[in-house]
Amino acid sequence: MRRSEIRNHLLETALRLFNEHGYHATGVDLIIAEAGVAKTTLYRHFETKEDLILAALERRDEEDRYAMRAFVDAHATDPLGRLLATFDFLEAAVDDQRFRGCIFVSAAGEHKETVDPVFRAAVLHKRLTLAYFEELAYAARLVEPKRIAAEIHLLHEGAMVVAQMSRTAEPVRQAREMARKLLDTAGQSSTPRIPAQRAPADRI
Amino acid sequence: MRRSEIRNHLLETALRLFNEHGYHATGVDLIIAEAGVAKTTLYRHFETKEDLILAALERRDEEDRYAMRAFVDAHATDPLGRLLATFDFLEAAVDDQRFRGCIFVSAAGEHKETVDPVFRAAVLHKRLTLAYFEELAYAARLVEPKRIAAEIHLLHEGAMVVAQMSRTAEPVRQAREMARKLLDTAGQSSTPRIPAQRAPADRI
DNA sequence: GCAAAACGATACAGATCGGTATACAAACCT
DNA sequence: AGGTTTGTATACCGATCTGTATCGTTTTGC
Repeated sequence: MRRSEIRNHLLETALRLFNEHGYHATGVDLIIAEAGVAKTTLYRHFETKEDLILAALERRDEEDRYAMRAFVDAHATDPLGRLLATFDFLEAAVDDQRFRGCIFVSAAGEHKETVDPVFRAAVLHKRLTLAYFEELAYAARLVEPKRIAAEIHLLHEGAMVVAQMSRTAEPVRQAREMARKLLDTAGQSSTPRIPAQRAPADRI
Repeated sequence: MRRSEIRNHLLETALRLFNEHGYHATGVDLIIAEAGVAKTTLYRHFETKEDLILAALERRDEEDRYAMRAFVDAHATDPLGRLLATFDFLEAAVDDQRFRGCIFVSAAGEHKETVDPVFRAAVLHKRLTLAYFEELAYAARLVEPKRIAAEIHLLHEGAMVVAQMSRTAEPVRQAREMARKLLDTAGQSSTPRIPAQRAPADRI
């Protein structure tokens, strides 16, 4: 295994174990055993366990938001449909048998001090996710994009927590339906209408 | 301190520390130090730390649901207003400076196995809370009480998680507004109309 | 091809974990 | 009043925690 591969492998192993057992309950001895790596090696790549946690969360944050973007782009073209497609992405994640709740919410739950770097990393992920929803809401020309995005975000979080307990994807489908109704009654700025422009735009 | 007082004191101390630092991060040595009690005493009241956690969650579950009922009864008379008042109760809880997220969600986040007694205790609390929402939805004669109750529940969970990260009560107010709109468009069975009966009922 | 860096294996440090043992004082019940 | 229970205090158990030190081997970069 090359050096860069080891780092990747350690991050992936740690993320899997953090997701399975939580952060405090996952010792570095377990991580190195599962990764098949010496303890010295782990501590050459990461100064402390907290650094490993932070790097793992950062990695997961990027992966997760990139994957959501890719999924949404592949499953919907119009901005409103894209906002709804985020729930389909979430449903797929929840349907995965490895789903055990949002690792960022769990991280914040185990590191509750607002100055704790782990807590801050979790908050950052949520802020960036919210920013993506705002981006979609702006693109949909909603009259209150920030408010709608915050509502979508709240529905995502609620669906994830309820799904964490029920271990079914039903809450996600319900949240999607709530979002659909919400978007139905949300006002759209009428300047250049999307449907009126779609035909020529599709040809470009 | 009498025997029953010690048990209460231990449960309250443990709940405070679990809320502040989480479950794994709170050792029994810290609990007994903060409670001002010998270790032998703790283990005479609770067989294991897990038993203490379970007893603490059970205690908090009952307190919490009782307090919500009392608050709701005191702040609203009509069933629809009661469903909304649950958010006012939540807002007060979140506004408390000690709020660090839902302790049941954190408990489930640290004990992820569905067979883990702690996980099951967390799930039970959520199920009982949902049952209360259903009770209110039935009383409001909504045409789909279970669906509405589940939606209210999802909004509660979402608001709590977002508030856990933002450390403000704004998400709760937003969730309340979402619930208000949701109830506005929700159908009510028209048999004995509440407004038609309210005047005489108020005099009794 | 050779020095430097990174690796694995192991042993260990010092602290903390949940839980027990022991001995003795205080409070309770009949 | 006296025996049982429940409390405090303290020392201890073995296991586990994060992190380091040592040392020989393998890989890497120039």
